[in-house]
Amino acid sequence: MGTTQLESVPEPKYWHLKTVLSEALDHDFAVGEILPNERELAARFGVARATLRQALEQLELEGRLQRRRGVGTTVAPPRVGVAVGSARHSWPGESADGWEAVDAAEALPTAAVLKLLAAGSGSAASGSAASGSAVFAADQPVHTVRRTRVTEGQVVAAELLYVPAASVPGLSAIDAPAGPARARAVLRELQRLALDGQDRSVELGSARADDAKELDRLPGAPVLLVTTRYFTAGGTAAVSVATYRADTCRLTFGDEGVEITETRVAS
Amino acid sequence: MGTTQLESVPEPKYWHLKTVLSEALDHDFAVGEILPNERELAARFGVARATLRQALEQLELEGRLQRRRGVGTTVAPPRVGVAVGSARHSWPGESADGWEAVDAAEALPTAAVLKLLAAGSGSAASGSAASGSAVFAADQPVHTVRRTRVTEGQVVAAELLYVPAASVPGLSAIDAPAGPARARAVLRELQRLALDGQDRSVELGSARADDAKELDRLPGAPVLLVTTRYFTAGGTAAVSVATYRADTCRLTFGDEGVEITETRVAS
DNA sequence: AAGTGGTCTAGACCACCAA
DNA sequence: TGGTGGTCTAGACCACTTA
Repeated sequence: MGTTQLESVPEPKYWHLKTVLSEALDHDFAVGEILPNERELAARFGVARATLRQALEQLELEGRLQRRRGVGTTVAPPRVGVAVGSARHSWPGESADGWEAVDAAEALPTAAVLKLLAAGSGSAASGSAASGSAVFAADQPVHTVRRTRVTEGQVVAAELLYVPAASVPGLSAIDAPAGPARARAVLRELQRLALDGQDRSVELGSARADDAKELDRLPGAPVLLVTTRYFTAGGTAAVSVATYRADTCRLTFGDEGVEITETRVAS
Repeated sequence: MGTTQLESVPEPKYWHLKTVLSEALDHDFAVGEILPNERELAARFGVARATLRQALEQLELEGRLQRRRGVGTTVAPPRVGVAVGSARHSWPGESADGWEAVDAAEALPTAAVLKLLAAGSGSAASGSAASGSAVFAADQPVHTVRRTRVTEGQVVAAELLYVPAASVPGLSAIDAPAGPARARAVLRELQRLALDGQDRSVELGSARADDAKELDRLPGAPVLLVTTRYFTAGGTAAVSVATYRADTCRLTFGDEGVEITETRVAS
């Protein structure tokens, strides 16, 4: 290396490392190829392992690498595009779009879920008696449905759907035992209602322990949280929080059928 | 604390630490309040500073904390919801939605940008001669427009818009000097075209050095990359890549006027 | 059992900000 | 100038996978 220039604004080592590795990935490695292990890479670049790991972490965050404990670090395939906004206004489970019902249960809502349910729909007349007041109280049970989404043979998302018992009259009659069948039964009841509108938001989060397990990631792994609220004339009928693997997924919001095919390229 | 139970599956210290801190933030701190510095917190919890930092990093990723070098760590306000999908099918700059034109320039497209431009629209007849072939070549210049988006007094996003010279005939006639005026002129020319459709995707990334500077973050900070392609009858007329601060933003895709107001709650 | 990535430590120095 | 977070080191041990 020598001294090309004494950088006036010294770039952090891990940042420079990341750049070097990134270019090496473009030119000298194929998808799926295994990289040398961390100790050797660190030695090769003359840095401490922690510093090398800082660079690898960034590359993993960007979806360039995949690291698995006990196995090694491999070059990741390009992110898969998963359609999130294409089907306009439909209840969960209405179309066969890769989601699989896993289980259903009943529980009291957490404060966070209550908040989501309480906020009114913009299409409903605001200020009316329907919004706000204790339609969904903390002591009213909420049905929860777990689903997972599989794309190209890989679990890319885990979802938790919250349906207040008050939203759907027929819900209390469901007597299926816990399991996929019960989950599907809850969805069927929900689909009886007339859907008035929906509402989505995307933000960065870290995987809770249970979601991490479904996604085959470590707890705390970066995820994209997609929160959807389903509105009926009566207000917010259901809320779902879908946890997408941020390392492997690109969420697409194309209008019917349009799809971005690939992003990453060499050089 | 004592020994509640010798956990059979020992939770990592930083994970437990994160949980403890998270609850403390809910109960004992107000938004904007300054936390004790890292060395003191580490000592207080009896861990090394690096471990404490691992917990803080996660909390910052989740938008709970804000850390500034030379200043300290403060409790972050709830994420702001920024509308990304509400205005359906409109050119950039058509509505006053918080975006400010900053600058415009001309350059040769990178391979990644070319790839985005080359992929055809799904609404256009596929297989026609228009798609594919060298309409956008690597040696054809591309106009770039820089914009920033300000919400509640804070820069939340930096955007780079790519417009191939071939897309917009009137573009070469623009003679405004570099600066906001030139950027607005390019947008005006673009808006003359008939917009046929658009296409969005969201993924996790890390801030490039220039974007980081606009967003007042360090290079490598986690960001949400929103890629939009604008289609005309002729194919992809423009592509924009918007870089949103992942720590402070929640992207909303509500249908006209609907808006999630708040997410985080205490307890 | 050997090898991998994940966690953790106890230091050190540096870049940045405010008083 | 003092205090903050950001970077970096050279070790150690642990959890997990594969053979």
